[in-house]
Amino acid sequence: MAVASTLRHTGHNHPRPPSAAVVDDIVRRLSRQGYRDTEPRRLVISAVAAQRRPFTAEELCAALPCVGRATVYRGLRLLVETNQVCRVLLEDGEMRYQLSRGGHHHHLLCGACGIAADLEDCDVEGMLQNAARAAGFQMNGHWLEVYGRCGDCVRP
Amino acid sequence: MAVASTLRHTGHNHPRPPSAAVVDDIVRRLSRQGYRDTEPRRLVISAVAAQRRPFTAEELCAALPCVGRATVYRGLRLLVETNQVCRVLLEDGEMRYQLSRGGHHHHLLCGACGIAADLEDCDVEGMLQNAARAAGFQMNGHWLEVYGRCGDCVRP
DNA sequence: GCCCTGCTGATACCGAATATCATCATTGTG
DNA sequence: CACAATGATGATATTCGGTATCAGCAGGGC
Repeated sequence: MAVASTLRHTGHNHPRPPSAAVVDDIVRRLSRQGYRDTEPRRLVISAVAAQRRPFTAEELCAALPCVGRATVYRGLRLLVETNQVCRVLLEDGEMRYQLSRGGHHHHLLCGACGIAADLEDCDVEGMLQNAARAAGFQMNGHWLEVYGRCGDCVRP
Repeated sequence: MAVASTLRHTGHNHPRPPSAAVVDDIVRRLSRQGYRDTEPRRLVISAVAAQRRPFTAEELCAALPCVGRATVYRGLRLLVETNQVCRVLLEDGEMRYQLSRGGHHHHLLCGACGIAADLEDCDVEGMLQNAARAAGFQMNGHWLEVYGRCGDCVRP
């Protein structure tokens, strides 16, 4: 009945790997796919990695005044397409982005502080497969966001 | 193992109540909340009710050339706010709308024909509650869309 | 070091959506 | 039923997020 006081078990928020390593990692993965390692692109990735909660493309632009708008948008799009950044849908329909740690997962979105924690070990997949099949529907994927309050905001 | 050939059991798509009755119903509900019964608004509602799959605001405008753009947008927004139209999130992030039949439900979205069937009897709720609680998160709501192929498109 | 080609970024452009505001229509009231 | 208050309308202007263009630049394979 007791509720854990932090979201640590999601392994996403509080302790985070050094940003430089994350950037190198992403750049390496992009290189492997034929994308060049450029200064502005590294800046975009670095800014993405520095965000502590889901962000918009505009916020990225604001954080990168010395990188062209188009480049920021292109960089972000590339990261989404290569699954290194995931889209986060807010309750009001706004679309935001967040560095992905890979693998299929969902988000626990706190409406108070705006943080997004990963929900990794949740098997909605099977349940949905069954429900869809019962409706004569062949399921290929799903989109799920969970809204509420994180532990820190529920008990301040 | 056999798959039902239609989505009839969702009770949403093929047989639909007479549009006029639906419009009256919605207008009545709006009146109860203090919103006026006007000609353009009825036209918007009627056009919404006539759509056979999730639509965009622009599509509504196109279907209503004799109603001002602003009025169409305002009307649609009002319907969303009063929960008479629900938002439908496509896999690519595009937002569409669809007449809601009330009550909490999710959508089975066919990527081939674009139709959205309602998935009503699916208890992800409880599962998510538990998963969220385990992460120290107080869940207040969720957003779920299921993507795939409807029966008609799987077996043409 | 050279050259091919992908990348950049200033700018123009586009489309979706909202703000404005004078005018109109609905509805409650007398 | 007429009136007045006020919510609704719609043409227009405007904002805003995002993309297309394209000449010049730079990464990296050779």
